[in-house]
Amino acid sequence: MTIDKSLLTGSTTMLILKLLDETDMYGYQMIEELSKRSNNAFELKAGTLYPLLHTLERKNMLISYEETADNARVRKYYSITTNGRKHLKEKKEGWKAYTTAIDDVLGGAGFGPA
Amino acid sequence: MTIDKSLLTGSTTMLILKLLDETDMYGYQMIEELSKRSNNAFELKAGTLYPLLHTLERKNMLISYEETADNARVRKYYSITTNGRKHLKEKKEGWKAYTTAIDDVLGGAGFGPA
DNA sequence: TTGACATATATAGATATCCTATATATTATA
DNA sequence: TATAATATATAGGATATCTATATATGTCAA
Repeated sequence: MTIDKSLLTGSTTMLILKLLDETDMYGYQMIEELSKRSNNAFELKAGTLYPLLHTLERKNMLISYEETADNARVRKYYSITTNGRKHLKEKKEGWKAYTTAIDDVLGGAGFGPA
Repeated sequence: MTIDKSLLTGSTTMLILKLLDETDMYGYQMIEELSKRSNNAFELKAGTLYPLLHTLERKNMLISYEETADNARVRKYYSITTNGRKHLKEKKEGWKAYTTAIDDVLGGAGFGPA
């Protein structure tokens, strides 16, 4: 991550599920897409992503299948499940509650005077 | 924390520094104030707070002094240093960048359709 | 007056998240 | 033909926060 990593935790799962809520993707693609959409703020590491994908699959939030690309390279695609969508919804609600609470402490939407 | 704890990390330091940016406080008071300001979203545990305060003091972001209350109970007050204020400013900027990046991925300020 | 609960601080050990480092293999480019 | 980019994977370590536990005082009700 480019962003101060001590400000995170747990949101990676939400972001991955959000991407897959739109379309099936393979791991490497998720890393690039996250980086692109966040203007390079998120530079998710492969060593973070792959174990996370395995965990989410084990928890039945994702399923995977292999597909061969034009260049004969085999890619492992992930697809979100109903259970995964439910979890995403909960995570988004949690995220909203969390940012609201932080902003309440910091003193309003604009964070008050800098 | 009442909020899904896997959505946090590192923000505790920012919140503590923010409280102390306003006035000197003792540990137990911070726990109560954080809970109050966030509508009970943050219920910081003593086991989280005290070691964190010791760490921040060691890093010269805070200094502490003891004071005896009316009821003869001794409290340990913390005061933010110039270094601490500088760190708070950086944390706030980091938090802003982080939430912006998340919202970019989630699809806009309102998170798009629920 | 004693027991329970709130106040107040502290440390040890467990858990979860994310990182770096490393490994493997293919494809594209210089 | 060497190097970088693509693509997935695991091991081991760092860090943040938690639970559990310990200690001690103040307050209030039975």
